[in-house]
Amino acid sequence: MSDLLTNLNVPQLQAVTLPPVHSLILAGAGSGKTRVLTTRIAWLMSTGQVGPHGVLAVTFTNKAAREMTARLSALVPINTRGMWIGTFHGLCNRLLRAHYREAGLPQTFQILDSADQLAMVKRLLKNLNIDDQKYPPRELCHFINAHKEQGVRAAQAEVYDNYTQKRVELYSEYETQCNREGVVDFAELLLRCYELLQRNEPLRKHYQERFRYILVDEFQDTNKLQYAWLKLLAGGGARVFAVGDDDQSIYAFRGAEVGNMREFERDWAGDNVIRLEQNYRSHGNILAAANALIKHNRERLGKNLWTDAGAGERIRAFEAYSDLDEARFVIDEIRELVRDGVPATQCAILYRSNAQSRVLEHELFAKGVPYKVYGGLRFFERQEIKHALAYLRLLGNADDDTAFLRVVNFPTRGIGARSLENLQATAHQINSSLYNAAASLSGKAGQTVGAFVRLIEVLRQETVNLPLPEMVEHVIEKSGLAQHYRTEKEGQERLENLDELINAAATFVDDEGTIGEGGALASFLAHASLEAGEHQAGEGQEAVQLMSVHAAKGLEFDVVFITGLEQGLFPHENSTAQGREGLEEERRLMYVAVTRARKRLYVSCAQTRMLHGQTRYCVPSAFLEEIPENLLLKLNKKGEAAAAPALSPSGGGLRIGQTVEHGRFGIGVIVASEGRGADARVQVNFGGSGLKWLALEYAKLTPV
DNA sequence: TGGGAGTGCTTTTTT
DNA sequence: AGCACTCCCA
Repeated sequence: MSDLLTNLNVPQLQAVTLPPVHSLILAGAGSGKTRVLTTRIAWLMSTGQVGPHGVLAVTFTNKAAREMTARLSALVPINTRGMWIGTFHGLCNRLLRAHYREAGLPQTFQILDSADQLAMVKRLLKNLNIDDQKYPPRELCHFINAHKEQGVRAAQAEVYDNYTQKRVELYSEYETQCNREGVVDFAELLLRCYELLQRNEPLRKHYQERFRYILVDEFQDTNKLQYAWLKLLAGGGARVFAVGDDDQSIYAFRGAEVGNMREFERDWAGDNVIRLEQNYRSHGNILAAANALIKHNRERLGKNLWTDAGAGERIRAFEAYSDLDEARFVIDEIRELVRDGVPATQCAILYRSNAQSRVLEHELFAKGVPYKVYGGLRFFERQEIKHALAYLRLLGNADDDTAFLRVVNFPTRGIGARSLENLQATAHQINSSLYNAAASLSGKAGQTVGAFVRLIEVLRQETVNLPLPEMVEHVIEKSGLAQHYRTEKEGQERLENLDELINAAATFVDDEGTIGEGGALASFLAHASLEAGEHQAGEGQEAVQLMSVHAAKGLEFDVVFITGLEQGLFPHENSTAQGREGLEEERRLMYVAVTRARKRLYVSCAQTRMLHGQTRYCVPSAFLEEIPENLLLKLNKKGEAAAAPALSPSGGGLRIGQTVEHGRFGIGVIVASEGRGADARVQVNFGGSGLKWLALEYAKLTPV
């Protein structure tokens, strides 16, 4: 037990061994957050303060949950399998499966992923004859999710105009349809679970008494509903240990409320706030840059990272002529680093938006440098996998209309839009699922759809006693999916993925051992929805890592390149349009990016960049100026330190930053430009006269 | 049924 | 530019 605590620094030790109180751990980047969290659990258990049974540990991603479980098993000799360690969604799913009846759900309820949800909303709009231009499905999904994440049902939704009135009605229709089909979306998992606990006193008491210690990871990312859920569970005297970093809150755009941290501090943690400020990851200059940047944010709980690792190198800054030029610079540097012995996997290229990866990929490919892009299509989101899962879903729950529509005519069985319209009309009339309505259909449609229903029935009979992997295999084969992809030109990879699905089922059965409520199939399908699977592509061992800054959170690399540091891109214009809060979130994003680097950090920008098919002229990001000059090493074209501190000049006579005079507006500075030739326009800041866009062909601008 | 042309969108993303 | 989606025709 004592060696659990060795090698912890003072604040870490304090946090791990806190008495039974609510506490907030402000854990800076690279300060040993996960270590503290897992050691806390291990310490509580090994000192006999709680059994594995009494701990609830919540994370946001499956990866984080897995890591926590793995590290915990390494610390204490217990079986972590039965412990309640998981994601918010995973734990809610577990609870709802255990109490499906009380929650008003069928035993085999299925989980809609975002794509399923969108399909469902589109179908709903179609059935109700609603103009999807006026009510864009995506926007409606967001509307519904945002309400659920605030804990607001359609019945309680605030209506302030006709448009919202309609949207609330659609929200209500959507709820009805989900209930009819026996499916829940991601937000519903949480809300349904919350309502269940709130409504059902014996159940609530049971869990409140059971969980004595509740630990939350990445607390800054919790939304209102998640916070309410935590408070509800902790209402019976459990102690909450919340770990987070307000400076790394980068998910406000999807409902995360940093304010939860302050509220938690005020209402629960009180004086029990511990700051972990010693950073074990980055060299001094990198940390100094991060600290200097984040100081510009007003809304902070306050924290200053330090390290005893030494200053290290300065931050390399490079201003390229174009995005292509920037890509070349980055890739040349990487090639040199790799030549000098830096593992390619330790080099990461980060960008604000995924579209930026293309130029970089192009250049990497051209130079023959292996690379891996994160953020692509995930395994369980592939069409062939979703098709196979849809068949399986129908075996488990025939009322699942989303699954029904996905495969009723795939592979094609001559069931066209006409037949399906009839079917949907019939289903609507008799208020039943599409599957059940098929029997009431007459004519040709009745025959073809009837044949599909019989296919499902036969599949169900044939597989009812098969173990899960064989069931999956049987369905892939007998549904006609396998045959379809065998004849398709580029179906080979899809076939391999389908084989992989059979393997995934086998692994799932092995790992899971005892299968929860609802049987192996339902559990496997839930698993498929909740854990979309790691991006499969390119398991290259020696590959350069490419990802968005968001995707990089929680990771670290020896060498990091932050690219595209230009006004409008990073900080992104859509965010800065949202005022100070938007800009502050962008700055936190930059902070996350900077703190990913261990030894060397590059920051770069380009003067021109292709965006949406046209060249944009760019101004260097304000964030570059927020890094103290003395921490920067400005590079010239060859990647060596430039003689003069100035960034490289652009080609033409007029350039960004140039002071000009205009006959009417007077003296101004060029801040942006776009288009070329006769279309070329520049944006000039005339101070008191404001910002103006001027066409170069007409406006007389004289350099001053 | 399926392919080709036309249209519109485009920040970040986990579950 | 590039992609997803819709629509229309063979």
